[in-house]
Amino acid sequence: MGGGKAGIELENVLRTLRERGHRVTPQRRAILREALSTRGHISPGGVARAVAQRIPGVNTSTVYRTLGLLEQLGFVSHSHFEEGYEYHLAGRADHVHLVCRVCGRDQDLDEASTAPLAEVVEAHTGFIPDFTHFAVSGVCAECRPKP
Amino acid sequence: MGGGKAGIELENVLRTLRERGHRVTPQRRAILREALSTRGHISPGGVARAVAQRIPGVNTSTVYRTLGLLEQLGFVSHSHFEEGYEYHLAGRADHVHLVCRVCGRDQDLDEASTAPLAEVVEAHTGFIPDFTHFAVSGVCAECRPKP
DNA sequence: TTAAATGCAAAGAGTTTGCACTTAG
DNA sequence: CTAAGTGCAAACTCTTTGCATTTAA
Repeated sequence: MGGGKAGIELENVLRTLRERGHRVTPQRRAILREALSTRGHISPGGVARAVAQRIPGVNTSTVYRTLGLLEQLGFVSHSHFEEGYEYHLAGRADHVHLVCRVCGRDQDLDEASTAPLAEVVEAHTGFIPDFTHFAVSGVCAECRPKP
Repeated sequence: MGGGKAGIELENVLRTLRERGHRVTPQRRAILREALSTRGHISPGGVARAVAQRIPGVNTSTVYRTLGLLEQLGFVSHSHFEEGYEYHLAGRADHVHLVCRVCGRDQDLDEASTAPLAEVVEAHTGFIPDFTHFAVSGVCAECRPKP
């Protein structure tokens, strides 16, 4: 028991860190807390800002190093957007991000719609696509010209 | 007549520039030459380096400004990759870039395969996707585990 | 002639690195 | 105790901006 419903829980991460010879510092706890609690995605700078409110003085380089470590360990991943990249929980039903180039809104494409996309690409090319690593640009239903 | 088969030709671009009150400078010619001749995609830095061999001393800021202008005018577009963005000719059958996260190879997905993808997304969400603006990450046929 | 473009130098974001000091285990 | 982690300052890459000078038209 813990609280979270699925996926990655704080306890597991801490245990894994220790098992692999890494240390659990207050800074890492704070960064972790931020990364695990973020529902969507967050940039390294965003994490740094959020953490700073909790533990003033946490250095940017520590944030970058910790996020990198968490990614290596497979707890978080990053995705690319127009203005850089952001981290999100790994696994997490891996959303495809549909970003409207007109209004900027970011909507998720559900798993049911994503699967057929991957199948088409794979069938035609043998390439197994991961549509979650880069956002998908386009025009959303509201912004598209209406008849 | 000119030489190129389709799409954007130097003469047209120069004409459009002048028509809109822009000027045709040697620097712009060189940058343009580079942009139009690139078959694939090229970063601003890459353009700067290429141009420098032809006209030494062309400033980086000029390259950025010119590429920005060409994009505004619709002659080039940019796409995002793992390590930043690159410019390519606009239109140009708009390739989808499939980038292997193992070997790094970048293969193109043909129009025939792209169309159904867009249809699925549009049918499910009303969002009209442009799969060319961001690359698609994944594992290519050669790098995927074989049975 | 004159508005547009260039070069230059400086400024900014974002990210990384080396190293001495601190600290978790 | 001691190897791992942190803070700090510097360095780097990429990109933008302000301004004086140059130049296409």
